Amino acid sequence: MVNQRADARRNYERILEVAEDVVAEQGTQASLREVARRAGVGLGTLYRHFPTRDALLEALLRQHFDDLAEAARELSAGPPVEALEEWLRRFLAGSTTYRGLAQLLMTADASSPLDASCQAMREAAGQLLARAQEAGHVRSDVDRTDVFALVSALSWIAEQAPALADRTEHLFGLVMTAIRG
Amino acid sequence: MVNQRADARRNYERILEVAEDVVAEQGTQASLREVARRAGVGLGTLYRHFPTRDALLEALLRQHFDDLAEAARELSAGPPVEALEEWLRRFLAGSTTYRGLAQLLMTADASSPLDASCQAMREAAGQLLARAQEAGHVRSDVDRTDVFALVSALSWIAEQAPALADRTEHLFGLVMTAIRG
DNA sequence: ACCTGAACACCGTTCAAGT
DNA sequence: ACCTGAACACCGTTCAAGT
Repeated sequence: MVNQRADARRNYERILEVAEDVVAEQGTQASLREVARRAGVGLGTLYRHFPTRDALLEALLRQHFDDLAEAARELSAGPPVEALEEWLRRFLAGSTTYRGLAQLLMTADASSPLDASCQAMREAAGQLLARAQEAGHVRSDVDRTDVFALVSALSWIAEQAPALADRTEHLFGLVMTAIRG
Repeated sequence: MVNQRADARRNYERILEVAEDVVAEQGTQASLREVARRAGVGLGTLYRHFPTRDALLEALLRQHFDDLAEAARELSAGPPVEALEEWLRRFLAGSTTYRGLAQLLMTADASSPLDASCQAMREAAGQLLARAQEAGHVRSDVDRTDVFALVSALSWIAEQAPALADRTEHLFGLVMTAIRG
């Protein structure tokens, strides 16, 4: 990692930059061939640096997950339910920015670098949920997985049709109501 | 339609039969090439009978949608909220049987034969919702689109991970709570 | 060490050629 | 009238050959 050739490092950075753009345009299912093409790099070079799509996305989203984990810790100073709601709102915003991300996170198992990369975030969010539950403001029969699933589902809905994207805030309110009991 | 050649009619039926199997195995995104292959028919023949994937799926699901529409009419004789809940449960069951169907219905616009094919069903379900609202048992600020979106989202969740599929019933309960207010 | 791109095995879709 | 399958334009992934 430290003593790699200068051209290798340049290629790595270049691929990430281009991937950022392409994912912003086409979502997380964007063509890796196109990423290599736009980066002016051979297809094999892309695979050498990022053996799987998830590895590339993990490098792309690492900072995003860390930011969300940090946000959860900061919010934990405030009122329990409001903190949870605000955090979920930010998580949702991120999921809709990176089209298809909700699905990836939902299907990511231990073999995916994405899974490892967002564990700290999941943990921190879990604390927010637990605190809201202890305060008696959130049903005790919902767990972390339920909450992530529901909010991810909202992101999925918004991705399906622009008409539904307009109602995301409304649907988010319904889900919060459901969680509160 | 009536006076088509016997071989054409046989091919049409054969493709539908095979598609049923392949969709059951691989979901609505199954390879059309494989359908043609298994049906022992040229790829062009498949496209001649079903110009788009949606056209094939529409032929496959027409009966299913009609059944759901009929079920809605029958249930409308019973108690409003229970009727709505029971119907949504059946809709959800269908969406999880045909993997990927929830997404197709969500994205289907007027150009898709799937859209036309399930309009009667949507209409009948809308009546159930309206009745439950008139009875004051469902929030007045949710509409048909919201309800379909939320229940389709549950189907999406179940498709993502087997672990989550087990919790579908629980999540369905949460959504019903949200809708009741 | 690292990069390249051809090669392979798949898609969906179209259409000229056959019967 | 209908059927066939090659052709085209795409994928993801691997790997021999180059520097």
